[in-house]
Amino acid sequence: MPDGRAIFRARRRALLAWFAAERRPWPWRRDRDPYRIWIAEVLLQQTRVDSVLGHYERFLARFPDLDHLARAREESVLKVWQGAGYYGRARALRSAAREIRSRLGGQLPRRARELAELPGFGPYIAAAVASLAFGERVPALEANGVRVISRWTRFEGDAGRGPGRRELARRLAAELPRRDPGRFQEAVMELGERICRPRNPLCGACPVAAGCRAFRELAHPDRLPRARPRRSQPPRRRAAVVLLTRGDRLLAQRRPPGGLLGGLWELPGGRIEEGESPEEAARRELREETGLTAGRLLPVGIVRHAYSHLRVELHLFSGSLAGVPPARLRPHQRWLTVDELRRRPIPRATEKLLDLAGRAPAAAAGTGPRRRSAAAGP
DNA sequence: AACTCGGGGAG
DNA sequence: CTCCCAGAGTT
Repeated sequence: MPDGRAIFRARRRALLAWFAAERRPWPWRRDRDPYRIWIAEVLLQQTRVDSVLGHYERFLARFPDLDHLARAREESVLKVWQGAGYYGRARALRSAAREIRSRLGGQLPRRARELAELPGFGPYIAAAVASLAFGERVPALEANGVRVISRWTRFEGDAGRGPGRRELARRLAAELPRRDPGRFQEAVMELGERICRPRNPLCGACPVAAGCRAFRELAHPDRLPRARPRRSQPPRRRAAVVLLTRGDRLLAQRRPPGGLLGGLWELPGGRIEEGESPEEAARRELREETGLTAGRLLPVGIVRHAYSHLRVELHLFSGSLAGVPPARLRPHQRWLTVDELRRRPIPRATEKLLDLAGRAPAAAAGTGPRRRSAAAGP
């Protein structure tokens, strides 16, 4: 049974009045610059606002407009993206910027349908840019909207998958006002973030409670939307990593583009096989990945790092090259100083490994903080 | 339709 | 610990 027209007006009025008073001044709300909104939407993908703010300011400072982004090297985009995760987004962002500059005269398309043709623009971001920046009346459905609309309209289906998702998009579209639909959608998102939260929603403080079917009709409004099925247990992987030094440099390699942490730099290493010690794995991985052999390997420590779907335990060893230096490295490998490596895009786990090595200068000679006596000795 | 793809913060 | 986040691309 669809809601009547009056309920739409009531929700709209209550929500927009609340938003007018409570709207937070995020930097991407300073104006309606489509570029700034676009960058924010991409950074906010699967990421909370608080985590994005720093990355956003850094990105805008380095790439203030589309032209700067389109002219940048991929590696410098990745470097600015470092720590934000989902690094494929950074490559898609740059690709889209180049396409907009070369094919579209440097202006973002104004319609969601056209935006959706560009790399990195899925249904949500295309609709979000079209509606927030250009005022198109098209539903931009993301996690907050799924939750808010599920509760307002008491949607009991599977909100995560195709048919349920499409139904929610239709219901969101029905809520959109003719006047400034983008503002309304921002209000839905902010309500979902601050009031209509996944757990412990603040229904007592919700401006739309009177128009919310879950609140009026259910003992537990927070049971909607229906929880998706449990994800499988994350495997715990162990890996060995080698800090191989040669003079004041260490061996680093760039990961292949496209996959996990694509295009980022890291230390050589890999999985510890069944029945293998971490040190044996370190030696084997070093040989397989580089063709090089280390002398004695000293254990430096263990770094733990959690990804969304797996946790890893990284055993770090340090050692130096045995025998004569190789004539040449493989194309994706370099001898770099610690500072040089830190200037390239590296994953958080590699940052942790370098920090660990820096705190253990005895076991990792040449990688610790420079000591005055050694650096400026007689 | 199911998988992959990071990192961080709340509870 | 678990859950979840202004999702998109690939298979």
